[in-house]
Amino acid sequence: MKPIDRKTEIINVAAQLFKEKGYSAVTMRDIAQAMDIKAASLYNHIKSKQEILVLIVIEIAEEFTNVMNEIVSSDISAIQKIEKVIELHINITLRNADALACLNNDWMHLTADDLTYFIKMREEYEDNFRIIIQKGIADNEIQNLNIEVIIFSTLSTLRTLYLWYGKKKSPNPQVLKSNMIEVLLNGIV
Amino acid sequence: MKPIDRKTEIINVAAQLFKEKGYSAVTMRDIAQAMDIKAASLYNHIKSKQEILVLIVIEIAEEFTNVMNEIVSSDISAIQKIEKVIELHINITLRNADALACLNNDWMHLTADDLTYFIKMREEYEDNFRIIIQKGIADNEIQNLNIEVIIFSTLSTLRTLYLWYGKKKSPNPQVLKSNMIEVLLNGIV
DNA sequence: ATAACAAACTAACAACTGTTAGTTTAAATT
DNA sequence: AATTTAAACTAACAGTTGTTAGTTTGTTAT
Repeated sequence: MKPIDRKTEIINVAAQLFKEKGYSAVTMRDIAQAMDIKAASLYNHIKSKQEILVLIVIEIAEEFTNVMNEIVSSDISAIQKIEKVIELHINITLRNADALACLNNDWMHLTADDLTYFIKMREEYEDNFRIIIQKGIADNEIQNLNIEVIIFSTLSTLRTLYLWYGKKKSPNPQVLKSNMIEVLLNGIV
Repeated sequence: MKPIDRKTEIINVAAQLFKEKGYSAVTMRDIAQAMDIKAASLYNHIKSKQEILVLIVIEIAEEFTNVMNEIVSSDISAIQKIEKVIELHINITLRNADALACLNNDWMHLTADDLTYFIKMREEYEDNFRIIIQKGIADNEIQNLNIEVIIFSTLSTLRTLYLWYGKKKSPNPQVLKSNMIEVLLNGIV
């Protein structure tokens, strides 16, 4: 028995709606209706619509940042680091696809400090990934191709996993991980 | 000298704004302001906000559908077909990144028939891609991995190219094409 | 010169938006 | 039994939304 408190419930419901229609298209009345209460009642638990978005996006972003920092500074090969990154994305996708969709599609609706903070984290994340790839190329573990193409093609796949996982044809987590590592590292040929 | 008519101008401006903030967050007044006119004046050229979205999304979707149909029924190897698909995505991205962003993020705001039509085209597109991969696997051109993982990882990269192209570090089109083909087909290792 | 047209304008609308204030209800704590 | 608290409610607000109606302006075709 875990009595998730009301605030968490709101965040989960909101994340699901944001995933379907996007932050701007979802009204406080939509969120309330999905919980069978009135819009005004939401304000007993949260400060504003903005706050909901912040709570959804920033938490996930920080988790990515933290785990990536651990990976990049760990004492393993570049390939192994990339495998860890792939697993990181898959794990978060499996646990919280809605929030991930929100992070990907609605981050631009953050305001002021939150937006700045988010962008900083995202750049840091990409820089860390770049460092991993560069080291991998230097050590002859990774092909010497345009580094931005490598970063982009890998991250774009990992970042949009949420769009796709949960559909009927998607494989179980273990198959997903192993196949994804194989495809991203060794290609499809 | 090409005198693009006013309607086309509206569509282009709208697509750019939709890319930045999403369909729902962009108001008719935003679009008008970006053109230095009043919102009501837009209605001399377009029927509704919805129509703008439809014109942006459906045209691009039809182009993808048509070229994909040509590719899938052409008499070349699976690998060559995939290369053609990669080129298709890169070409459209280079020509009209804004509309592509709109197609990716705002298709769910299409209504009724347009939505149905769009979803049908998208499914058809993925089915065609699946056919190419399956034939490739049968002919031993492509690794026998989970087919959905292959489709997803390839398409997700191609579909989100618009997010990334145009940034400072991105390579020129020719390098992009060759490197993208290399990464998607043979991986990064 | 006159008529026709394209494309802008002002003014207004009804519906919807996020949010606030004040109130009620029922459960938990004293 | 009395009090506090959590969480819902009703009613309303000021601002924003897409859109319409009717009008004005400048250019093009007759």
